[in-house]
Amino acid sequence: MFDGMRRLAEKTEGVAEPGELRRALDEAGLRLTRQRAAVFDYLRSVESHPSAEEVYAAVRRDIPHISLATVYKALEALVESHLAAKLAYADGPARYDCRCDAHYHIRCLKTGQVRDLPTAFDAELLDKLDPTLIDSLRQQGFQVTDYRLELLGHFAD
Amino acid sequence: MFDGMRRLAEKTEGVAEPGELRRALDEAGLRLTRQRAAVFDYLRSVESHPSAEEVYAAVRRDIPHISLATVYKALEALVESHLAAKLAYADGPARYDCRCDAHYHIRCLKTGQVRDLPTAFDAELLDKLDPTLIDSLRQQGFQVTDYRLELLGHFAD
DNA sequence: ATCCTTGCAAAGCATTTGCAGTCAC
DNA sequence: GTGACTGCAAATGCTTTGCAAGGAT
Repeated sequence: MFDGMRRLAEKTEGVAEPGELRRALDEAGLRLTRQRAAVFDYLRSVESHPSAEEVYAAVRRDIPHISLATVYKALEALVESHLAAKLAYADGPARYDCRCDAHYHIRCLKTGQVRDLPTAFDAELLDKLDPTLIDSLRQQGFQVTDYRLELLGHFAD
Repeated sequence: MFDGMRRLAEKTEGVAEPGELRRALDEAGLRLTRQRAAVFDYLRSVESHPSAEEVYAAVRRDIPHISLATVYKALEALVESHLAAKLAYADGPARYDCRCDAHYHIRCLKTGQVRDLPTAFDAELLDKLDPTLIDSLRQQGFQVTDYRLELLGHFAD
């Protein structure tokens, strides 16, 4: 185990509070705008991990003249403020996840759909794989700070 | 545990043999060409996980007039033949990995570099996380067939 | 008042496609 | 000989950028 990962595991909050948005943007030296708030609110409200296009389509209901470029910039601002994460896959557009605590994903190989797993993040999982792993990597000059686990499969027909 | 993953775990060969290329392409209904062989040979020879551009640059030393489009098509043929895997990340181009057995990766957050982990693939790891996980997902209509684990961190300065 | 952000259009990068000529089987 | 593959150039999809007008502090 190691401190960075323990800190990740101890975070209790998943989706950030609304007031959190202002604080987080501030901390990153960014301004709170109507567009960013709308993008954040939408991302916070959905279970799925939408693409920029999907966010654009949804946010347009509130701000009809918002541009796709602004949505991209807003998503980037959220990532920079550590309120969201960008998930990339081999095919199709990137997807955005606004849960900022450590957690796992399942991904459907047929549809590309990504969902969160309710399973609690296990900071000891790498030790269960091999108790000497983290130390031996450190000795080889690689400092492990985090890990990602993703389950692949498909939804039943 | 489940059959698909057990099969993955039992595969002993990592990097495929040269003769393997013909068989694998054949099985996928694809032809063996000089271009595909060169791409495969290069991918097999390197520890890193190169992008299509990098493969192109390298293979051009053997086949100076090969086109980038052909490299993309060759890489796709290898993926289709299960001789390589395509790895995508939030930034930059996709990377290709020709180890076809299940294994783990480490990724440097500073440089984007990706390497294989020597640690053996553990088909029971998900059970160690939560013994009821795979069953409970199945009951919810999601069939797990595989998982990906990636260690994040950075190389010491 | 200052500097950041928006929205538009244009550019950029990674990747794919259409097609005529060539090669593998 | 037949159908698949190559190489070229053009197209596509996703994302970023430049810039003038508008908005946040």
